[in-house]
Amino acid sequence: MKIKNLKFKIKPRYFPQEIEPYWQKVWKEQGIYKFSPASHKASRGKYYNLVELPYPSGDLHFGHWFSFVPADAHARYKRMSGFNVFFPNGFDAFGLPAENAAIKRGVHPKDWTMKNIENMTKQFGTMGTMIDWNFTAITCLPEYYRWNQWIFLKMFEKGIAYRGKALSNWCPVDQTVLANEHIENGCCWRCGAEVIQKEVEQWFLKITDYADKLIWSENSRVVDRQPRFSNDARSSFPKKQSQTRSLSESLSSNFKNKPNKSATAFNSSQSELTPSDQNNQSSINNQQSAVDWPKEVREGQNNWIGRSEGMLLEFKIGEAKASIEVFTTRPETTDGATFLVVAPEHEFVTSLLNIKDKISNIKYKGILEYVGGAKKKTEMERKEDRTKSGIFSGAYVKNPVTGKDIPVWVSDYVLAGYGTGAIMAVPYADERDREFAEKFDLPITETKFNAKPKGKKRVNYHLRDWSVSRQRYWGTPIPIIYCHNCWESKLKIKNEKLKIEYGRTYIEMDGQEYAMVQVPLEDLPIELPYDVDYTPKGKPPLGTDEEWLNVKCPKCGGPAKRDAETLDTFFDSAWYYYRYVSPKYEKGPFDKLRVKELLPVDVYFGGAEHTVGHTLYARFFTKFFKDLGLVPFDEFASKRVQHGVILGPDGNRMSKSRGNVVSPDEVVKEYGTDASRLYLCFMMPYEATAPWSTSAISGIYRFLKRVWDLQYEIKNKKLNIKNGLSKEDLSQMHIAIKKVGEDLENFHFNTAVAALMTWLNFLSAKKEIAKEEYETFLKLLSPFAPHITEELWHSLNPSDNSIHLESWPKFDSKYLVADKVSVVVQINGKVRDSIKIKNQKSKIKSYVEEEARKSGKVKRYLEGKEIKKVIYVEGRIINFVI
RNA sequence: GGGCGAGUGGCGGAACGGUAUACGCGAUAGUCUCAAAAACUAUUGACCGUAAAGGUCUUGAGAGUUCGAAUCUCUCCUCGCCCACCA
Repeated sequence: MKIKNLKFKIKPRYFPQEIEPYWQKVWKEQGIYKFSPASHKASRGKYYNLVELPYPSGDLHFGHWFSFVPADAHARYKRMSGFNVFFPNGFDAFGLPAENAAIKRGVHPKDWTMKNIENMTKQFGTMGTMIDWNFTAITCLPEYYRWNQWIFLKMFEKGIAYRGKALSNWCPVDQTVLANEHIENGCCWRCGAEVIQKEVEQWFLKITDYADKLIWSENSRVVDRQPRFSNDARSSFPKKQSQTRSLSESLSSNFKNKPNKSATAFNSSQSELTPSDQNNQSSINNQQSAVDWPKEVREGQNNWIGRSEGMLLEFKIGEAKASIEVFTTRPETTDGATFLVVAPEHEFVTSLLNIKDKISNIKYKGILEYVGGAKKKTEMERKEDRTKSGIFSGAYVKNPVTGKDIPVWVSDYVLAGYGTGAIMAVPYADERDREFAEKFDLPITETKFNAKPKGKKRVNYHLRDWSVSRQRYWGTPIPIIYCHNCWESKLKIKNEKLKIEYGRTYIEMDGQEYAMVQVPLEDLPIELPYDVDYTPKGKPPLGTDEEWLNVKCPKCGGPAKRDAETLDTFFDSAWYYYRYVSPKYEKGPFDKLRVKELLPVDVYFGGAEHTVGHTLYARFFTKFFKDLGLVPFDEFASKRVQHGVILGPDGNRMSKSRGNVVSPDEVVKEYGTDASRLYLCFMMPYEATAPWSTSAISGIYRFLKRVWDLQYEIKNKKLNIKNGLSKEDLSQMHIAIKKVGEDLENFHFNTAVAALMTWLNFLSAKKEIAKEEYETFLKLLSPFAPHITEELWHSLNPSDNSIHLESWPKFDSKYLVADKVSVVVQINGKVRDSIKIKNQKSKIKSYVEEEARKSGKVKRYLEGKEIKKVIYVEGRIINFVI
């Protein structure tokens, strides 16, 4: 494709503000970044380059630039290397900020969001990326969330989506659940009432069903994110035992924590993943077997899932038939259990308070007070308060091993949501239990670690089921209808057994019984009504819209009610990268064939904050889709790359309240897009966190000006464009080609730019420069600075294609070696001299040794000394041990 | 408390068993200029040598392995991120 309408008048001064918008417009008109799914058959294969989709907060900030720009440079490099690169983007458009803004400023969440999307899309334009916006997803549009609802119904059918109860932040005055960010100092942000923890019924996704599948096994491919040292032992599995044990470990684990025998199970087979030179890159693409996620993510997720195997033990209450069930990972210590501790929310405590006449009044008050206090504690307060607190319940249970009666205590150091909400305390063996025992003067008896109590084996997870319903307006409506008539007519009788049997599709609300009826797939989407009072009113906003709420039951036609809650936005973002491949697809959430063609994602860029949130949910959805037969692979992304953070110039996180926000718009206005892009790539390693530096970007700007001036001089014949290249010229060029390419391949953007600077320093110092050098330089720079390179490319070759359609230059190893190598001479490991040796002769140790001995400095050190040993590393170093 | 990671010039960082401080910023001196900015040139880890030559030290602290360690091992210190009473 030829680019027409070229103006190639050479301007003496680099003026990015003029050329950048020009080329952005030309690229758009010419469609040079259009992705065609079919064309990868002719190329080296597809390459799905994905960046976490942004939330449309209003303005693009440097956080966005830092996620997208290096990712774009990588994508451009991949494209020039012959891959059919798919680089889409969209917006994660539902969520609380829109509602907050709406309440604060009186703008409708939808209008606010869509306006932000429009603005940010424009701002994306100035970033100069190769994103193809024909493939996109905006999650707040019915054409997208329709498929959220579809997926939700599939999950409901499979029993993955269910109604359950969990503790939530509750405002007793507003009668509503509160988000953490809506709690200020333990009080509701609107009415100021004290927030309590309350059991609230809500929708859950049974992610725990997939817990085992989500654990990264030791057998999964483990590669350092940036495999610089392919045969280095450091990239093998960690020797220290992490908190979460792997499956095999857990099976064989015992209380004494045997050393992990499988620690050395693998550490080889990495060479093929070492980034590739130009000839073997394609082999790792599109193969599910090569899953390469950073260690910190894999271990973070495994710890979060927290699989532990143990036992359920029953402790009988006195002589009664009732008992308290505890979960323990160390049943062999049961002989040392001297008391039980239950969570304040435990049903034993609740029932205790219901039969208050059986215990003394004072005691009852104390327990009631303690439980009430615990419920008031927000998560933050519990974190701050590290001293153990608790109260004796007045009850005793029988230790099943010793037969002794032991007291039952209530304490909030036991969590209601984990295990059974009750533990047996073994103060002899457990530090927390000992601390508690010492504080309340409870007995500590030795355990022999060989008790064998009777109980059921049980696997427990730290991971909880995912609560997905929200009492908010700006989200996906849940496609369930509650019908009283269906329940009555279907079952005719009220029968407790049936209720249990049909529990999954039966619900009680406000004293009424309902059947849960799915919205038929053909009725989707259930559109979010526009005119709704979304200010907090004691119930979910959609619950106030009677017209929308009351519907005919799709089953019986009788009066029924919609579910008034909306889905967590993490639901939206758990599968958007599937929608990207076929955004207009009508027959399902995505085109299965297209997905098979383009997924898994080859590289997924994003922030470290999503280690145990978003990326885990996305993996969960993928495994669910696989079970539905929608996708043929287990992992949605073959590689994950996490970036760091750009801080404000003062070293703090950029925030409006600190007044340290650097705006991309202004930096672009002053230095241009290319300088901003290059700066972000250059200033620090991609995964690092470092402050913005205004003076450093002016240095980058200087670099681009020098690139520009090189051209100016060529055109004015100040420099001759010669044809022949010296060996040194060739060597410098091929070193740069190799270094920049490998660094782009491995996400070492900063050193790639440094290599370009080094080569420019070399080129600038020369009297003459070759056209080949100049063109190669522009190509190597083009992924970072697409505008200036395009402009200069066309001023040199006015009728040519876009530089971005050129191929990546190839290096030839034969140019990488210089004529002479310098060999460092060491005496006992200390550098004393450096000698030049002809390349061919550097292979001969005796020759190098002889040359080294000739050096005056070396002579002085060797005089009168006995040489024990001479170590020679070819072409690098010679060490005399004396 | 747990997990993960990081400590290298004045600053961002490079090197990841083989010449530590690449590249950039900043700083100093010079050229140009009425002057400034910009640009260009030179110097720039510390110390001794007031110049040159030369030497000594230096990658958070200490030990170890090695002919050779910023890099590998151990102990300790500091900082960052994530999670947090997980039985």
